[in-house]
Amino acid sequence: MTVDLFAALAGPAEEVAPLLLGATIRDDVVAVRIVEVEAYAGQRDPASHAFRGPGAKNAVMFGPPGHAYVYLSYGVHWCLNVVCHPEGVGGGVLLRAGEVVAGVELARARRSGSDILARGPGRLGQALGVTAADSGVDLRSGRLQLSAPDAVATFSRGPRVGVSKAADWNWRFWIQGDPHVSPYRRSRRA
DNA sequence: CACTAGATGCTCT
DNA sequence: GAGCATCTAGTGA
Repeated sequence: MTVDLFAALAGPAEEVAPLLLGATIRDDVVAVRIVEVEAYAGQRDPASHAFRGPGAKNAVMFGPPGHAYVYLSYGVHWCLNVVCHPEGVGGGVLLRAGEVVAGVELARARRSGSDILARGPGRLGQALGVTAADSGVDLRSGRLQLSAPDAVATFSRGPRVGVSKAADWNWRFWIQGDPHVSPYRRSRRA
């Protein structure tokens, strides 16, 4: 490791998010190089699931940093976040897109044979086989393992995808020029 | 290529 | 019931 990534995860989401670009998240077979993320700063952020304080479903985001927070989106898609901020402060970074660098065949099978493997948070979660059972697990020692990037990435930033509140906060970060970044879509109700 | 609408299940009002 | 940190399949240029 070039930097102590897990120590850095105790920082605020909007500062931690770009540090995850170029990092790798993997299970036993499939490995994904992260190319696009979004920051969600808990009670400071009206678009965050943790905005209204800790509850049954979002308690993980108020737990220790470096753990996984998984939520069900639109009843269909499991989306994966990395918890940040010190324990007791809610917030996290959503992994929005990546490049499958190992286990392509299994990832494609999980994606029902599609060639689009991890472009978008629901697809990324599906490629890694993420479910509710992965929520709250330490990303150093659990089924899913996070490793630091080899080098600091050159990135761009812009508004977050699909949110109707705080739609003008530039809290989406992606690796500049990477073909695996998902297309920007504004919230339909915004 | 752009754009639209529907599916889907859970949370909060 | 409304509203989602979404995706896919459909239409039309």
